Amino acid sequence: MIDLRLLRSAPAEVRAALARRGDAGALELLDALQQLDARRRTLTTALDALKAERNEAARADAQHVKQQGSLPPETVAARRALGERIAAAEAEVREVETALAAKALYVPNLPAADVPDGDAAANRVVRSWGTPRPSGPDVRPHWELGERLGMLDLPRGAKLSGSGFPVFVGAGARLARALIQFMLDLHTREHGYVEVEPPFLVRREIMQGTGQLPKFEADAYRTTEDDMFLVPTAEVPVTNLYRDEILEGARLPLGHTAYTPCFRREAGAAGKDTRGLLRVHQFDKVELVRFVRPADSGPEHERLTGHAEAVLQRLELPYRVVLLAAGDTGFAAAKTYDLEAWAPGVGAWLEVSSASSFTDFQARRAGIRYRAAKGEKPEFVHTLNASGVALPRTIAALLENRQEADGSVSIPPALVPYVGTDRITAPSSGA
RNA sequence: GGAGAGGUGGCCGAGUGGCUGAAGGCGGCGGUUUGCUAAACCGUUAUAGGGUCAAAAGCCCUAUCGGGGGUUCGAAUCCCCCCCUCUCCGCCA
Repeated sequence: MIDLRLLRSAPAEVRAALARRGDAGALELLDALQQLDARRRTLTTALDALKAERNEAARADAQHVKQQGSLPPETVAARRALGERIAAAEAEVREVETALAAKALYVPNLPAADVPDGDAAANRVVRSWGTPRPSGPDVRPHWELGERLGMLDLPRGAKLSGSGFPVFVGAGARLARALIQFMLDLHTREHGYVEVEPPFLVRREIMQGTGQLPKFEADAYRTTEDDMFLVPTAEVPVTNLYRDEILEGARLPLGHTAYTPCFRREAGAAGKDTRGLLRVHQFDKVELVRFVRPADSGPEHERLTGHAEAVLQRLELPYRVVLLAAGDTGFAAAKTYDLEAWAPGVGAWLEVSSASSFTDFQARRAGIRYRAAKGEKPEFVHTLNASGVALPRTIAALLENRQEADGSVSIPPALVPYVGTDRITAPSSGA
């Protein structure tokens, strides 16, 4: 959520930063916000003066009642008139505040200074790891490999729930479970994260806290009876864990990792890059979330990105790190690195992780603060998160990178203890 | 799902509709005393919005007793709706 005080004190800077997103609507919102904010302050000052008058009168009246037993009718009439003025002023203030709050929720975060200008074409590869395996006619896409090895059953998933709901079978299900376990172990044992298993359905205000709502409601699955949302990512429940709390400074930086299934309607994305496991409505993901002091969020973002990269390195998957341009950075983020694993079967870099710094944007919406030391004023924390990492595309990349001429797929050494085998071969008889 | 009880500051806990941001205690912080510790005593102890100010500090106003609405000259206290916790019943992995 935008800091209205910042908008008040440095409107030109805010405007310039938002302009870098190339979102004309956001700039119009700022105009409206500035007007509403000014109006709110004028009205509030007047209302507070009326209330002060009422409080003072109430004190005097109480004395009078104590001594005389009752108030003269003309005093009651005067007080009632004052009450009516207050009620009218309150209604006006409420109206302005409601409008202000509603609009403020639609203003995206300001891009960080070191984020490149432009749209997705201006995204910048900042580093690469590993040697990408060349594509070729013999290098098959993962949906073919998965089906042949009896790991993946897309038609039956479609039968159950529609396209985009894959069914993992046999070694496929085993591989998914192994990856989850492997990632959680890596992050808890080596990167210092505390594991969390959060609810998979959350309230509306929780989705608002991290920025999915109100703007992107169409992307979420919602239960009508209870107005709950299926989490699109563990970021949502985990970031909101400390909603409306004041954390002790000594606890920062604080890191949580969580496995959850993720549910995304992917409205409007039909038909594009959706084959196999490339874009699905339900998928597994291990997420990393960090709560840090504002001054540390730059280096913490680099660290966090490194934690996600470690997963790909252990899995021996060639990848590259892409710094997103301002126009391609998500609504709530100030700066984002995408981690893209190479998938030679489809001949593309697949986004398997997105590591973002949200500055105080989410903390402001969700009311997550910290106190640097006793007696200090509470301040908003900075929140960060990264996928660590998302499963389906990682599985796709693993299958495509590690396929061999005989049709089998080898398991990277780090994963062997979890999968229980170093090689997946076609089952002798199909289902 | 049904019936009942309850939600007050960091914690415990009081609060006949009026001068209650809120008694008292605990904890925390500062101080006096003390060789050190303990004890005792004194003081202090929230968050947010707004105003004043170049700014900060300070000062002033307003709001906050789970959340929202209402009644009233005046609400922590009365009424309505919602949320949460606990107990019993029902159902259930």
